Amino acid sequence: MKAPILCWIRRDLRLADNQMLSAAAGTGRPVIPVFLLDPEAQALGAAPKWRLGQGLAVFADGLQALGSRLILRRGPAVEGLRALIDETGADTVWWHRLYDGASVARDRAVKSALTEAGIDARSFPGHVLFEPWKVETGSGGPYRVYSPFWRAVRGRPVGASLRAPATLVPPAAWPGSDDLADWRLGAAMNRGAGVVAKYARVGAAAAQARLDEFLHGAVTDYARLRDFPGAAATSGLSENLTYGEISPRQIWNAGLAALEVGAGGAETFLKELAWREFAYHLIYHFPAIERDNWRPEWDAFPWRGDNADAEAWRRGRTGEPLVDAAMRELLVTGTMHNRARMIAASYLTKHLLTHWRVGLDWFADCLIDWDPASNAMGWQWVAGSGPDAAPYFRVFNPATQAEKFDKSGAYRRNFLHEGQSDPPEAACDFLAAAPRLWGLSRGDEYPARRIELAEGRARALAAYQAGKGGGV
DNA sequence: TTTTGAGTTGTTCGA
DNA sequence: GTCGAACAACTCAAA
Repeated sequence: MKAPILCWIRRDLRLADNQMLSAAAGTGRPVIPVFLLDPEAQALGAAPKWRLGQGLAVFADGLQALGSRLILRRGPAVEGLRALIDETGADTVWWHRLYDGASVARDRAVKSALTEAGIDARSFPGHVLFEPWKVETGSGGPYRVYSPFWRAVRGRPVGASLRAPATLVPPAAWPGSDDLADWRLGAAMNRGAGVVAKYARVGAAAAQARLDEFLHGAVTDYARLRDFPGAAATSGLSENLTYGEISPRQIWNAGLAALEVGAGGAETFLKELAWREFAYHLIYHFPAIERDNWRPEWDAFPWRGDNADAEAWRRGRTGEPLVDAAMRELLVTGTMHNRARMIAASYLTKHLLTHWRVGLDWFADCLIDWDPASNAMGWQWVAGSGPDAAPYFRVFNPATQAEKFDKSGAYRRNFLHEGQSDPPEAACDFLAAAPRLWGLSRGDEYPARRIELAEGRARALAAYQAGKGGGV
């Protein structure tokens, strides 16, 4: 029998439009899909890690339907892959490329170690539409501004999406595998995984259903309504994109088709997907964007580290209803509406003068759609320290934003139980989760504002003004 | 090389 | 209530 191919699964939990699996199936050789719980995966935040476990379970079922399996191993990637090579006689290890600093470093080390050992170690594209090194400005080099990036990529061909392989040839003998349940990937979800689980839609089939529903419905009004947190106007696909339960190419092609038949909002939708591309473009070319100010002149800015205000922010108890609703949405559902993210982030970094990294870390712990590229770009954009960032004087006023984008109060009521005799389900879910985390109880009064909005705004602007003398 | 136009998402104030 | 200007300059990308 021919030597098997190890398909190293990472953020690509899908069978359709999976370039690695299709290539492997095309060889006719045995295929061994393997997921490694390596230090990088161990380092995931509570919610992303829990969500990973959900995704792995569904993906393993899908593989089984093709006569295959998902092998689970624990430990550093090089060791884990070497062990499997020894056990199975595999001479080939394939994977899909990732682009954040930690992944790039790990994959380089894996590639050189395996290549040195005579293994065919090869990576495939697929997690993004456009390889970051293939998008260059006229003078060469990466884009630092979104709009020209968008103009550069919008017309580029991405190729047709691939069908799922009909079958995957199993190896003569399957290597041993851990039991997913033993990994306890949800162990850190002390806020209650059951709460978030109600809102998650896991797996490739769910992702495809989401896409179809969106393109047959909400896409029409997407450009108009996507800014309203209370409207069900977005696709919700970020959760699935994160673990590759759907590929950006599947979404792009479907979006292009919708655009062709004149679906309003399709262009705006594609532009949002291009924002994700831009984030990956940035994190590949500037990996320090995850931890350091992208504009070093911001290093002198007097941001506060973690503090009591930030803790109130995390708990959804700042006394600012729209911000608190957003933070509770995050805790309960594992996601947050895009506009709410901007408002919550602006409030933390400007009104509360707290470093964007404090917020970035909390999002990384709570978001089931957590993505290293988008999270870093988003936080630095709001804070003002990032590429193509908001100007410093752009301070979101949560009250004004509420008036504009949640006029009816539906979004706030959905997540804030206080003052409601019969709160909606999501608000009750917060009540179920918060006591476990923080000892809060139903009877606790809604907190007073930590800072008046005008005062917070003035304080932020003054800090930025003062900082300018120091280089900002 | 120099120039030019443009740059996701806001708020406030005063006319 | 509505509207335009100010908020600050600077960097980026392309001509």
